[in-house]
Amino acid sequence: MKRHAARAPTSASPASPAIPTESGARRQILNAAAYLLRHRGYEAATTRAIATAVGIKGGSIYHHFPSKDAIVGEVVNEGVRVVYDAVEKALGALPARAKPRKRLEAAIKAHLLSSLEHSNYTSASIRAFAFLPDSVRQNCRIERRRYEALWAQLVSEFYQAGLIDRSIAPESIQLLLLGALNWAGEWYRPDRMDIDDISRDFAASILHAK
Amino acid sequence: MKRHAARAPTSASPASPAIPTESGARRQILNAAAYLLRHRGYEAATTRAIATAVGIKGGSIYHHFPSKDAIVGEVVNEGVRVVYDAVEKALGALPARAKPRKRLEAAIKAHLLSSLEHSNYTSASIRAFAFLPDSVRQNCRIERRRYEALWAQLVSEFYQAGLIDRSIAPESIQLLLLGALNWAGEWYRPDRMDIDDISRDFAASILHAK
DNA sequence: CCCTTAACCTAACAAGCGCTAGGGAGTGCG
DNA sequence: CGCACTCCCTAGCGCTTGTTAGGTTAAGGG
Repeated sequence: MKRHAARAPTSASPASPAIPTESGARRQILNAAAYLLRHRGYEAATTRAIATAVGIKGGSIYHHFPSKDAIVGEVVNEGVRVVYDAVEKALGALPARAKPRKRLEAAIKAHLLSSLEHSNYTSASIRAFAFLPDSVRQNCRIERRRYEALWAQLVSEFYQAGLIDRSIAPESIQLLLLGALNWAGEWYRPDRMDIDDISRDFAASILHAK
Repeated sequence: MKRHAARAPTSASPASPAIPTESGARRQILNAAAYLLRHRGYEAATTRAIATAVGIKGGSIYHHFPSKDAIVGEVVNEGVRVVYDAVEKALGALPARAKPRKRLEAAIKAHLLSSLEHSNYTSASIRAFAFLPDSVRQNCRIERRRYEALWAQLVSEFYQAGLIDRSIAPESIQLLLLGALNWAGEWYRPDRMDIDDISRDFAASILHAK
């Protein structure tokens, strides 16, 4: 029952770390927390469950983090950051003169992929957010607002392109769209659905290309 | 099985009970549980918190219910039933030849009113559902399927009326719509928004009346 | 008047929670 | 070597959870 060695065979992962002082164990703890938050919620993501998933004992968590909420806060924040980056990157990867419809489709797909397939962090911040302690929620308000602003910008493009009826408030479009996307975790089943199809349908539903 | 006023000065509640064998205390417990489930989630809705809200002590809950999950199960089931009835009633109240657009608007408004304003039961079954114990979730699957079928029926009307592009899958429309509606509890603030406006915008977004 | 019953209480149980104090093994450095 | 430091452990604190056993009160019917 040896355990030392900091068990990082993946020390060659990113040689250029965004956060250099981050040990492998820290990342593993965040990963486990994100998984539990996504699938079981805040209260079920206990410090002992997180520790067990990583292969350490409950108390050892506190060598890496000062509190449970610090872990949760970091997970939720990173979740928003990840989906922001995904959407921004997807939009940037499009040809400069891509049609608005394609841009919407790409943004939707990026959000869905991030929250359904790629990132437990993103799904955690969406699914578990509602009943998080207030302190944790406040902690990621700026990040969330930033993400909403990204979508507000996108929506305004469609209005300017005349693809949305001007009698409809832009806020409504954004609530409709982001609501549907954030709820996707409740019905999505990986083997029975195709994110490309869904993205195309969602985009086509919103944009009235006449 | 008589209801003789326990310590309930509200014994004059509804003289026409949908469930006649139901005492006032039972209903109060369900109300308190629905409120806590909606606003704080499953784990925070403790038996003691529910009891305190009703004005009794924690142990006394078990005179009325066999377990916490029995309470939660009843709340969630009733929540779905309530929103089903609300939507069905709203549709039925429309003139026989009401336009599809008006029908969608009415259904959306009924769902939003039920989940945002009228019923803690409905909002509880939407918001808290994700992380409920499996046993409780299974328990209301039929009810939920029934509600989804109601919307599937409605959506099919719009296709037949030619108001939705046939290249879009009906399932996608339903997921988009119900997702947005179910997510509404996360952004709605009673004093800053008008449900009529939102309903109109949502309906107009989906239906491409050319 | 007694007896039953509903409605509620108190007190406690085992289990689980977040968290901490204190210790021990390993590593790097002087 | 000794010292500091990292990483993890054990043991346990105080608290809360769902739940139960057993007792108390008051009302209603015979």
